[in-house]
Amino acid sequence: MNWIDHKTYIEVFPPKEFNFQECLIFLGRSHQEILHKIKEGTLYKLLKVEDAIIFCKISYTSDSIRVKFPISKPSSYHREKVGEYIWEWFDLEQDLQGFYQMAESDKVLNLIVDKYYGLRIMCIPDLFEALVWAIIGQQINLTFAYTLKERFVEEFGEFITFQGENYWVFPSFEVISTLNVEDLKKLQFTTRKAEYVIGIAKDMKSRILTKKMLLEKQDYHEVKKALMNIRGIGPWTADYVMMKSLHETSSFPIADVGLHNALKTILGLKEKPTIEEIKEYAANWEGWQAYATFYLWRLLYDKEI
DNA sequence: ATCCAGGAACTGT
DNA sequence: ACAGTTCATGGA
Repeated sequence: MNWIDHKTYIEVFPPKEFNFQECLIFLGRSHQEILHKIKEGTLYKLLKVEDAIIFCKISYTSDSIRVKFPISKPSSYHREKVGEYIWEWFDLEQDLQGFYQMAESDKVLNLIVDKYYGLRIMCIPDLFEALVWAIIGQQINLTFAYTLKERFVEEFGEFITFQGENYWVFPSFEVISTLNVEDLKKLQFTTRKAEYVIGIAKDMKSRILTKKMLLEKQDYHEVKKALMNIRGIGPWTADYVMMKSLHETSSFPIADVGLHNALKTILGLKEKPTIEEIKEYAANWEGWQAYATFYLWRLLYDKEI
């Protein structure tokens, strides 16, 4: 992490290939998002670091991301943790030169990489949040997925109020592990999804599943296998979580409907491409499938904004 | 009303 | 290993 601690605020320095505004467009894709707010180019988010609740005001100035703390000043230890969160959230560890080099000569990606230059995968550093969000999103439209997430967070998460508005942190697996299926069905989770979410919360509480243990595995297939071993996690969810929480640039949620629609749009196809056709388009994406997917997703938000 | 949504588990072969 | 079925409900 490249950062400076100024005590009253922190400054995080992204690599050269970075465009804060592009990232904000992705973060602002849904008005139903409950885990952050964007106002006049500034991002507001509530973080929980161990037992400390930290409210952050995040903005970009010339060449750095500045994080201020409008409510209370965190300790030195907590400021560093906030910096690490920002570093992960914006996926700042990646060197994108390889991706852009590959994309330049790629039939599909060359159509969009210049347009979205500096966009990074907006990650979900909290593994539990990434897993739950993926499971919520399985087989339902995004609008309803956000509605379910909103109910879930407002029912089981913590919040603070700042200038008349509430800011939430995602519920912890400790809390969710104590629930029963009915508690989630009330929020209109299906029985299956309720079982999956609670099961994962229990696995994480008992440390059968940790982010650390997944990150320690070196091989992509080994991580994917470990994830798919968990009930509720199939190929799509495994790749989605590897992309959004584990910074695995080779992950490729190839069955993703959003990806299919994006390809259909950008290539002017009559029908959504088949998996086999996508594999052909992706022949040169090796090592960067996650970024290719994310850039194609970004295409879908141009219309709405 | 009809189709499908950022799938996965389960069942039968 | 693979195909078909079930789950289950809101949004466009």
